[in-house]
Amino acid sequence: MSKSNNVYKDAYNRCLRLLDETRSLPSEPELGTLLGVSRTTVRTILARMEETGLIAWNKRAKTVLREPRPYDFFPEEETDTLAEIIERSFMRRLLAGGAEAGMQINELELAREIGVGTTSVREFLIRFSRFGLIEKRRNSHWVLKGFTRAFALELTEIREMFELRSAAAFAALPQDSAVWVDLDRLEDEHRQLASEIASRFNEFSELDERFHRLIHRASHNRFIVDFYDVIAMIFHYHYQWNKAQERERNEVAIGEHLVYIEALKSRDLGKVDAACRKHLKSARQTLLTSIPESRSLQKS
Amino acid sequence: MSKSNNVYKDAYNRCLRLLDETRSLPSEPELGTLLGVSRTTVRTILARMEETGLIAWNKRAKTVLREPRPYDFFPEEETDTLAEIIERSFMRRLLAGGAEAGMQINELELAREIGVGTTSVREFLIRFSRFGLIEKRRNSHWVLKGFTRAFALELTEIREMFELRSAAAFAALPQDSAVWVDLDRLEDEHRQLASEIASRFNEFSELDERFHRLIHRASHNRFIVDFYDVIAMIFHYHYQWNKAQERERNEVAIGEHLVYIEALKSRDLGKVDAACRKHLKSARQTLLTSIPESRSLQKS
DNA sequence: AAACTGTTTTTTCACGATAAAAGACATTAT
DNA sequence: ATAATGTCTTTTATCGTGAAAAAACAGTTT
Repeated sequence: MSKSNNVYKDAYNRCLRLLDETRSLPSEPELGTLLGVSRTTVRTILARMEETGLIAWNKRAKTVLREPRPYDFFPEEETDTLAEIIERSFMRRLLAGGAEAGMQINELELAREIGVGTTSVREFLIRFSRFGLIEKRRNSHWVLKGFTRAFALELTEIREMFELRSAAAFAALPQDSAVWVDLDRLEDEHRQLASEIASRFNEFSELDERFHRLIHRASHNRFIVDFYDVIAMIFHYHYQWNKAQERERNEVAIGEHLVYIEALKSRDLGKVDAACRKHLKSARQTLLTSIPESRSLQKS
Repeated sequence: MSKSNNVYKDAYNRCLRLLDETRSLPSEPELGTLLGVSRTTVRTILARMEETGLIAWNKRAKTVLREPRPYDFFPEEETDTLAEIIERSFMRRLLAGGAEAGMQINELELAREIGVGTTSVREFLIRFSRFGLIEKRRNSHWVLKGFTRAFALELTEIREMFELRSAAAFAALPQDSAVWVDLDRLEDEHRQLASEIASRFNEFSELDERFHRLIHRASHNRFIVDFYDVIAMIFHYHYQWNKAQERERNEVAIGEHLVYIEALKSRDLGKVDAACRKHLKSARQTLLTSIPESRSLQKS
């Protein structure tokens, strides 16, 4: 089967949304940068749009003929990358029943179960290993280390170390730095979300990530910035499996973020340190309470 | 060609060294754990040893018939894993001429040049990416970020953060912890090496790694422990390309280590902090001076 | 019965092959 | 002359395949 054309399908869907807004499409290279794909893919998209009567395409002229209908779109699930598919399957197994610490991970079995080649699974596991949840035995299987309390504590220890340092660096940034504008915008978004918390509380997770990444970037240290990938990944799945008091938790977190933002804007290192510590402490608490003392799940 | 039998060859060579010491070999499972390979490999080894007249093998009886000669050994280069081969080639290119920051890395070209399959190169690059020296463009090539001053500074910043914390944790360990014995042994090795520094200065690098890893382990944090892989890797190659004043540098470092060890044994946190800071500062200095202001090397 | 040896099955590792996607080059239009 | 389109080449992503190595199972020996 070799390679799926999800890049094309995903770009096609995004391109359909563009059709709503204009009478005619821009040049091929421009479309390419807009969609983040190569011209080759752009031309494949245009070819199909012409075929399905969405546009008339003649050299530079790409006039929109009709509005895209729901059935024009490729199904969502066909736009995922293999890596995403594997990650989801793997995390589902991990969280939804099959994750005794010390358990062996079998590449072949995983590959068969997900319906992909072993190479992709291997590559996924190698990439995934930096999250500290699995470990390779040379010439042999992977071992699951488990989503344990110890893991959460080790993770948050580093997080706190890194974020305190980043926050201090952030507060020390010159007034004309672009980050202050970004921070103001984020503050607005926080207030907006706070005011509509009842209906939009599930949007917090994404805002949370943007906020913390902005702060970490101030460290100007690739290892700190990259480490946020680990945190983001854990919290992403954490949010998915632990919906208890989601609204309340997020409401509290928004409040903490706003205090944190005020502290940063004040550029008072003492205040920054206190606000950061307070927020991270409650974030850690949330994570910890969601991990049962002995998270033992039967093998699937 | 599929898979090379380097595991077998390497284990065979190590097994040959065992032959010198005994009249007869232990059981197959025992040999397996001793050599760190499966029984399947052990039996392949034994079969060949019987064939070449090194041993007589009948069920449990494995009597040594003669001493191994140099020609009995497999050539060193045949015992390396593919990953090691790729890493060496890659690092050689990086350090010995071909590492402009921003340069593209071509999987296919690398694979052809090294004479291996693309899969192995891909997997290597994925593993290598956590060192922060390369970065992947989605659906496209890797980009070299370069062995720059900025890299060294970011690396040492984290190192210092982590090691100060680990050292403090180390000093706080109970007196009956096994680490104190390990530390005493390392101290002896340091004194030994110091006294024979003129002839053995090049053995320091390995001792250095063992010492720092022992300290980092006291953190009981997998992210800290794992991060030492990045440091070890960088310093490993750093030692290879920068031989200037190697002896002097190592002599100084040994002295600093001994002070550091004394501080740890005193369990005086202030002393530990000072000794650790001092040593890390000079380590950073050494690394920095070895990186030219603009390390630009022509493509090979 | 515990530990070993002999045999068979399964898994990992690495390759070449192929379609998707990117990129390079040549040509044409503004 | 610049920037587009049309065409061709190269590279990446993924699979199936087969040998090396591990692991499981069965039969022996002490």
